[in-house]
Amino acid sequence: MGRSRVKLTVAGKAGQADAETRLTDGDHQALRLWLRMLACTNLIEGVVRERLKGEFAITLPRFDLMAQLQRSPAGLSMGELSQRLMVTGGNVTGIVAALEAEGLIVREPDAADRRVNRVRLTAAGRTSFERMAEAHEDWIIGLYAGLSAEEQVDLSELLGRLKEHASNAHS
Amino acid sequence: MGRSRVKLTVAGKAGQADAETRLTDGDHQALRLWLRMLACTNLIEGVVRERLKGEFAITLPRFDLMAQLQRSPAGLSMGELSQRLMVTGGNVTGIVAALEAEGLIVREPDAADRRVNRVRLTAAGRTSFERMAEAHEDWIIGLYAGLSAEEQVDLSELLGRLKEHASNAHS
DNA sequence: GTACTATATTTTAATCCTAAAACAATTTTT
DNA sequence: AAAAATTGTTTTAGGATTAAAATATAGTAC
Repeated sequence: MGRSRVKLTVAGKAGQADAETRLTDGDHQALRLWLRMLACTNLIEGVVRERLKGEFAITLPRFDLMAQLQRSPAGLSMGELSQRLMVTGGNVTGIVAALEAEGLIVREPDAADRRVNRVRLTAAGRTSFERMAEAHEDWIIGLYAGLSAEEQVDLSELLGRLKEHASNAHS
Repeated sequence: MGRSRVKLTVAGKAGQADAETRLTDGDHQALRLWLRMLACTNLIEGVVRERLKGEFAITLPRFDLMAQLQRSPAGLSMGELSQRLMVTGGNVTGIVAALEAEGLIVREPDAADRRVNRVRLTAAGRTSFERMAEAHEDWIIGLYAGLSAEEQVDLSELLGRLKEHASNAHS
């Protein structure tokens, strides 16, 4: 019964077993599948984090925040960022402060509503993000290249149904 | 190019779009697939965290650590825990301290090697973990119940190939 | 047996994250 | 217009995480 669920730190550390490797015979199929799915996701996410850090000296949360700003050139309020990134406002405050300190974004008070802080990419931030986003997409394409286009469609459909059911089962 | 990758906080917050919802037409198939996979994993993990907290007042990392101890009744050293959970030693130190303060585990110096701290579940910890593990398995089974047994096998095989390729592509 | 090296653990500084409280400004109610 | 409710943001307290430095013990070389 007590199956563990385990998180990959930095993906692919040599010789380390991942969550899935550590299973017992009696485990239910769904539990095994869940651990495999978790191992996959953590592997890929770990690679992305590692490369973002190694090649661009940026963290994934900061990259994600910049991605939201890039597609909203007019800027976003703190609250809009919080919604789109699906994190709390306090979290956004911290990440925005860090990116602002690096000169990649600016935060300026909204003229119409003085409660609002409006955030947008600087020119430097936009340039920097474009390079990173291109590399990021290439990494993902490479990591998924083990599956054919058809297999990727199949996987996507299975995940779509899983997501559908799980989010209903949730509420 | 600049697609964001976004993290679900607590899964299923009403009316919030997940990572996948926020895509543009030009996005490459692999990137879409990756965001869908991430959304799925974060959804399920969020549900598990939420229920562990709500029903058992425990966090996922603490649950995972207890799971490792349960399958090693003789106890594990801090280093062994670090390897099996695939987290750093410093991280283990913190989680062990918290669980020890709750009386769920004990930490005692190893007789043979005084550098080593050996950790094991207390009787209370074992009892508590068994109840949680059973509920946890039921949750996972329920969350995956939207897929038939055959579909679960298909999904598992696709993920297996993905993992294989991605971990090779990594190194 | 002293000095070097290796191993196990903890500590420290930084980032990320949440929930809840505090604060500030706007909008609505009366 | 004053009071109340709502909204946007920051602050606070707590937890998880890493990398790197510090500690402590063990083992090895000489």
